[in-house]
Amino acid sequence: MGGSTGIVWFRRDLRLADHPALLEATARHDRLVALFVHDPALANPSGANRVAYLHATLDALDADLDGLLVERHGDPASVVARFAAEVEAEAVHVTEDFGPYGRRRDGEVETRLVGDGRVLVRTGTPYAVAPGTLHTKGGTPFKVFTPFSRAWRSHGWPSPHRAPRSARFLEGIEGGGRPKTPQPTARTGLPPAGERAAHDAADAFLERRVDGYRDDRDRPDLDRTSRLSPHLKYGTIHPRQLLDRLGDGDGPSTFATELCWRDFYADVLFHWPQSARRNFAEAMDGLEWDTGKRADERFEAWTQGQTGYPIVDAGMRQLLDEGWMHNRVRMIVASFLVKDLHVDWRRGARWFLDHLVDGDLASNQHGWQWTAGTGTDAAPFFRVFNPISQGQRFDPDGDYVRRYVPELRDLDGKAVHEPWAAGDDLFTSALDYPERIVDHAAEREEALARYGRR
DNA sequence: TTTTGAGTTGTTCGA
DNA sequence: GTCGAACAACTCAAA
Repeated sequence: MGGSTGIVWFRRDLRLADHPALLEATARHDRLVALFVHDPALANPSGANRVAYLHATLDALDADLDGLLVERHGDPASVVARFAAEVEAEAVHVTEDFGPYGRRRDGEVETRLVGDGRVLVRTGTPYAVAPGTLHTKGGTPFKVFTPFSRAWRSHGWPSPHRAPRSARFLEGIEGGGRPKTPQPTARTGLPPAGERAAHDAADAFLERRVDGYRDDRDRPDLDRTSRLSPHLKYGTIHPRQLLDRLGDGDGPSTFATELCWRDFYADVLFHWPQSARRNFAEAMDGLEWDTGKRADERFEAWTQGQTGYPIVDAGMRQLLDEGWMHNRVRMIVASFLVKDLHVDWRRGARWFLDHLVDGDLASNQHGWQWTAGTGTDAAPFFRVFNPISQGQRFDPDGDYVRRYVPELRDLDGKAVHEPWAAGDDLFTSALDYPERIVDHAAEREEALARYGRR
């Protein structure tokens, strides 16, 4: 068999359109092999929603490849090298991974490949602007979002590339390496997966919701967010495919800013990989967190949506039900865990990663650090979310709370945000609803005192 | 080098 | 009901 064979190793780029690494591989080789490696190091068993969603996405990619996606299981350093030898590939093509684990893993894979006389070719990035690209005028990485966003917008990004027309994938290679699909904890099922679903979601958002996005995105009772986060997580759509279609106006501009936040946090994590686990602001290392039995019980109540604060419980139950939570509510529940329950942000961040289908290390950890005041934001420490006023402001009719907290279904309108203020005889179902586990006003003062002391 | 303006997403209080 | 000020001090980015 003449000509050369190249492997396209898919990771967080599970699409065929606008895929620079696939285009590069197509241009360089006569035959391609599409590979996905299930890495045991990434298969956190409690991340069942994410893994199940990944498997659904792989099913869609495999269908788009006419069943020619090859799945293997094991440590990528040995699996990829062995596979390359098996199919006698010249090169392995990937989209560059900028995460702390991915960089280390790819370095090891590259070492093995090079030892065998092959190459690892990195083309493209999951971001509009690759991490490590933008710098201040002083040549240092950005630590503040707004200047980063100015540089990001003026840097720009390439137009989307077309899908390759001539890619030929090899048939008859043994696959079957997929581990058992875990049972999702999400009772309502997972969002639609795959490249076509991504474009359907993008169409629906860009045609109907983006113009009102600036004002409506904070309303968890309405379905007005993009719903694109799981697709961006797995690369079934690339951000430049979205940016390319954005028109003018406040809504599109606000959405572009959200995509910029994604790039910013990836850039921060690229330059400070330890910030996934440690406070970005070391000055906050002295902050006191609650531990022990009482903190464990409160954390448990938070995870199960049993805190007695309706907007918090609705959000946490939405996470359990759907593997997804509206972003406004993510901030509210995060603030509650950190500022009202005084539990370390890392425990909350871990719970989110274990349950979100869109759980992304950079955005998740830095979003939590923003809430905790330990991150890149200037974080005035008196910024403590009030779960009642946030609920009244962003869920003004109470529809969001009633959707996820059925015990409160008999309370009308925004009264649902303060069930303790309703008369006992006005409803009976709410008797099943828990008492508030803490007093917000008191815990707010406690949080302020701790931030003042650290 | 020094200076200056600015920093996603809030709450509370008092007028 | 609405509205503006106060809530600290610090670090970053650029001039």
